[in-house]
Order: sequence, then structure tokens, then C-alpha cells
Amino acid sequence: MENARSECPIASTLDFVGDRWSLIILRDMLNGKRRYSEFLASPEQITTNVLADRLSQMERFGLLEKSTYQMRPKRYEYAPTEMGRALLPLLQQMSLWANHYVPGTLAPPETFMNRRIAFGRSLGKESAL
Amino acid sequence: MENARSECPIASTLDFVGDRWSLIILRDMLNGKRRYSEFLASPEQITTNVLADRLSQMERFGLLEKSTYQMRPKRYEYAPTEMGRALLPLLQQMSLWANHYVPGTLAPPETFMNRRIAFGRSLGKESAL
DNA sequence: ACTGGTCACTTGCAACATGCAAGTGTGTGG
DNA sequence: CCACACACTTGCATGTTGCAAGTGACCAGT
Repeated sequence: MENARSECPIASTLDFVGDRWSLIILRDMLNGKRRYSEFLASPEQITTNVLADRLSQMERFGLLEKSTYQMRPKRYEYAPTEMGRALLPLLQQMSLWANHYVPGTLAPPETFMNRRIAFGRSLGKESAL
Repeated sequence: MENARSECPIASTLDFVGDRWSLIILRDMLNGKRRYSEFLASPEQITTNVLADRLSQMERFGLLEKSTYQMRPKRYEYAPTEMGRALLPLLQQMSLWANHYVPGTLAPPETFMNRRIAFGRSLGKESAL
């Protein structure tokens, strides 16, 4: 990260995804969405400029990869990297919390909640969960 | 919540704590900090106006409770509610993620990572973890 | 060739949030 | 009376977001 606020892992995670939209985009990607227009179609109604900004920021951060899936007309898709997919447990915890404490929230599909991810070995310091 | 963006539990959680500061304050509370000056002393350097704003917002949201612990001079303390404490697994997941993927982050104390919370029964819809 | 449409954006501008610095009110100790 | 601490509040510059409109590449129909 260009300028971390501290060495705290919570603060660092917030430096990556501590805004109102990044994790919504990630949620959509983890549910199979890949294209700009698909992200726009979500019920939260992200605006085009914020979506474009977040997509390029998340690409810079290494949370997703942009690729051309078709020339003429040129079209792009956005897929989560391993680093991005590794945020799934975070999204699952958010879902559990809101389902407990926020009235009116819907339970996510079981395929979302039951899915497990495998952390790649990248830094070797803490004991595994 | 006054105006949820959608019924998605992830979006709803972000409506509560989807900013750069709320979860930092919660982290401090879960580590035993209770006072305004203690929150200010954290390495992330929150500013006084944002701290005051977040404390009152989190109180409105039901994430913390403000109480007077001393008259003359009047002094306040801020303690997490059960709803606030229930976000601990989220903070733990953030820590695991950053320790894996963000170089330079420190591992939280074991007392933080090993602690378990019990969700109170508030809405009865999903299967427990 | 021209018209209309889709996709993936970009631009301009207003509104809101944040950062930064200074000031305020209450009370305590000397 | 003065200095100081704590817990804020205020003012203002800067940054981020929301809203609406526009752009450019391409394709399909007439």
C-alpha cells in the first residue's frame, strides 16, 4: 500500500476495502459477475464514475484482474485474484452479523455461505484458523 | 438503519461500519480502551471532529454506549454493546487477511485473536456458525 | 450511408465527508 | 488568579461521492 496508517492489520485492511463500495463489487464478483454492466445492475445502484474508479483502484491493489475477453468490439471482464477471493470469510462474517442484528436483511445463498477458501502461503507468521 | 441501500447483509453491514474509522474505534474498545483521549492516542491519528462524530453515530447505531463514569469533573466512557462486540469475528478475519496479504502488518495479541463471542438471539433466521 | 442502440466508460458540477488547526467550556491544582 | 487537562466544537480547505450528461467504439437494421 502506498501509505498505510499504521502496522495494525485491521487498519491496513480498511486502507484497502474500507469504503462503501469495494466489498459490494467483490461480493458481486464472488457471485460470478464479471462485467461493468453487471456491477451497475446491482440493487445498491453504484454510479458509473465510482464504479470505474473502484475497479481501477482494486486492480492497482491486486484485488482483481482486468482482461479483454473479446476484441472488436473490445470488452473487458473483471475477475477476483486470490487476494480478493481470500476476503470471502470477511463477507461471510458481515452476512452473519447483519442477519443477526440488522432487521430486514436477507440470508445469502448457501453456495455463498458454505464456500471455503484456501489462503495461499504468502507471509508466514500467524497460526492458521 | 435510516436508509439501507438494499436488503443485502453485506451492504447493510457496510452502511453501519463501511468507513475508515468506525472499526478502528471498535478495535480500541475491544482492546479495553474507553475514553476519548485513549482513542485519540491510537497510531492512526483520528482527528477530534471525526472521532466525536463517529462516537455519536456509533451510539445512535447501537454499537456502543456512552456513560458518565465521574461527575465533577464530568467524564464519559464509551463501551461496546453486544451488537458492537459481535463484530469481533469480522475484525479477526480482517487481521488474518492483512497478515497474509499485506506486508508489514503485525499480528494482533493472542487475547484478541483467540477470544470468542456469543451471538445473542435477536433475529432467528439462519443456522448458527 | 444513415439512424439507433449497447457497452464501457469520462466529464462537469454540486453536495457531503474528511483533515487540519484553533478555540471553547468545565473543572482541578497550586 | 493562573496554568493545565479533558472533551469536545468551530471554521475552513481539501477530498470523495452522487447525479446527470456526454463520448467513442462498434454493431444491426433500413
